[in-house]
Amino acid sequence: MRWSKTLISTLRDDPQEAEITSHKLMLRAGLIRKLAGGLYTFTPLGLRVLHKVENIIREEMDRAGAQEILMPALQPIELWEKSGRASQMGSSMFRLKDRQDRQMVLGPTHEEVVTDYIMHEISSYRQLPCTVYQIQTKFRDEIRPRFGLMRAKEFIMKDAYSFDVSLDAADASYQAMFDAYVRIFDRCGLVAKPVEADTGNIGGNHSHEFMVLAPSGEDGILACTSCSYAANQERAERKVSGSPYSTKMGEPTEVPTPGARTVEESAQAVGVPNDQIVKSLVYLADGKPLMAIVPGTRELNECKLRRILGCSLLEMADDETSAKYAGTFGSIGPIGVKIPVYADLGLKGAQDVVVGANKTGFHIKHVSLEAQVKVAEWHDLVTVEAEDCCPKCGQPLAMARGIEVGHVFKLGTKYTEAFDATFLDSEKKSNVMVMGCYGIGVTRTVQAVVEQNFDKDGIIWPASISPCQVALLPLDAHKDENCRRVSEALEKELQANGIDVLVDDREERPGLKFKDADLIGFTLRVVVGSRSLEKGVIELRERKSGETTLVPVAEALHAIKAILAK
RNA sequence: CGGGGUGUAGCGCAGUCUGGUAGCGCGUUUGGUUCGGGACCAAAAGGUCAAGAGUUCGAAUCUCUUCACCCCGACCA
Repeated sequence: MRWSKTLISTLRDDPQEAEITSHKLMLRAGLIRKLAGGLYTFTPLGLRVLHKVENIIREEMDRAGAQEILMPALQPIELWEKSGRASQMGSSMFRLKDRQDRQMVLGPTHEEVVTDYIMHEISSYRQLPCTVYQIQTKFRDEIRPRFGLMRAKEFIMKDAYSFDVSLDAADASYQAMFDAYVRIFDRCGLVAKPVEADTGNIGGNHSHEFMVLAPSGEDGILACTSCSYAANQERAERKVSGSPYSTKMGEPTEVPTPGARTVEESAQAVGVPNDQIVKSLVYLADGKPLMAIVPGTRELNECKLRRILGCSLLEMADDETSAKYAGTFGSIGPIGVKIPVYADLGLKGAQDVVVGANKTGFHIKHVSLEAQVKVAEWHDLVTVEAEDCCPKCGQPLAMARGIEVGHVFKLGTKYTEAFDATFLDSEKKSNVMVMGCYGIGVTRTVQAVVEQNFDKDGIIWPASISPCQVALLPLDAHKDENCRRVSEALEKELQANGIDVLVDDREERPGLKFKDADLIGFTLRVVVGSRSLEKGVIELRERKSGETTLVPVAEALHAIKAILAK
């Protein structure tokens, strides 16, 4: 590959549109170019990286026994109505109509399509287990695309789906994918931490996300400082021991709190610290009303509540609906309400708290929850924060940010039941297949590698996915015959040995070539200059360590191979 | 969808407050001198100043509308 014949252009300045380092570097190094918000072109160099990641994924999927297929991105809406996700994912799906006026969608994921495919192919337990995968463009009408490839409207995903005869068998398929993911991210030079995760609108009851730790990550991760527990903040649980609330009691007393809407305002009006207020929230779970109460300084975690309730749609009630069940829309509280009250464990045993009086402009202080509130169920309901206690070992949890590069789910029979995807077992009985699904954001993974591997000079690619393993820089080729000859011979030698090499054959000054090579981040830079050739050597420089070695021309190939094998 | 910010040459920016017909750096083209960490000199190409409407003798600049992009939020009594 010759630089002068390849579309490569680097930028000296940070593009104004980019905020995080990896996005800036991808643009500056000329790996991607923006078409519009959330839409990017991969340049020849960027595409090489993408292909290398894809190939690693293919190798590991194949090794894990999965078979590659390719499904349509364009899909009839009927499939989505069948699974019930047409309305659930509705707003994030791109919809369009064909000339027959048929409603179509651009696939944001493929559980429906793959279930339809597999149910027609598989009818016997003898054909199971079966895992298929594809690497394909997905479309999602994101609320807010951002950070370049991190959250785009169109992106490349590897999605795999497993089908099994039973839950136990499905566990094995899940584990095989989990193990493959560990290998994939490792081979891409990424440190990706598996954490327990919420299943969102994909469904199922058990999942892990693979997180790349980075301050720019969009997800919060809670990890135990002592044991191996780690979970997405959406999912994370905490151990609660003892009540932080005073046991001193006065008589329950109504206090005027005019206009107080927030915890802070209420606490101030009553004259107590924020954490003595009990926050009361009215929700509709698939239309059924309930009240959730949590400590005033904590946030209710809707993901957790939804999981506890087992509902598909959970929404906070508007003022009018709250008033219908609590008698008022300000100052609501759990005393005497006719709807079930779900209380956070942090309130258990609370003896002296403040709640809304269900009377506009009033709160009640010195309330004993145990005595005065009929709690339907106690659960861990709040969003876990750093310093909360690990649910497994009780030690403090620490908080970090993460980029989700992969997600594995045990789906159970959510889709196979909806589609009636069955097989005959050895006793000629019909059973519903048990499913799992497994995604890797391929384009996001590329950028996550950059986010984790850079320095002040640019990107530092791991050898496994560097756009080219070697950047060969002849410094004086246009005027030094010997330099050109050595360089061309080495280029051929490398190619013959399966090492991909980019030759910077531009008539540019050395400094500029060095800067560009560092910015793009080729794993190994090989310099052929007349100065060192006079001594019969060429220079090898590792991008990551900056370590430079001079080797005789004849030994160059051997030395390059040794460095790349590291 | 709400809030904030930004739109001027391929990229990064100044000029806008105080209206007078567009500039700097990088990049590009040509010539020359250079040549181991983003060289220098000279010449040149490249812009309906996001779009539309208005005010004005005159608008990048003032007013209104629209659009695009970026950031924050979209849930807390």
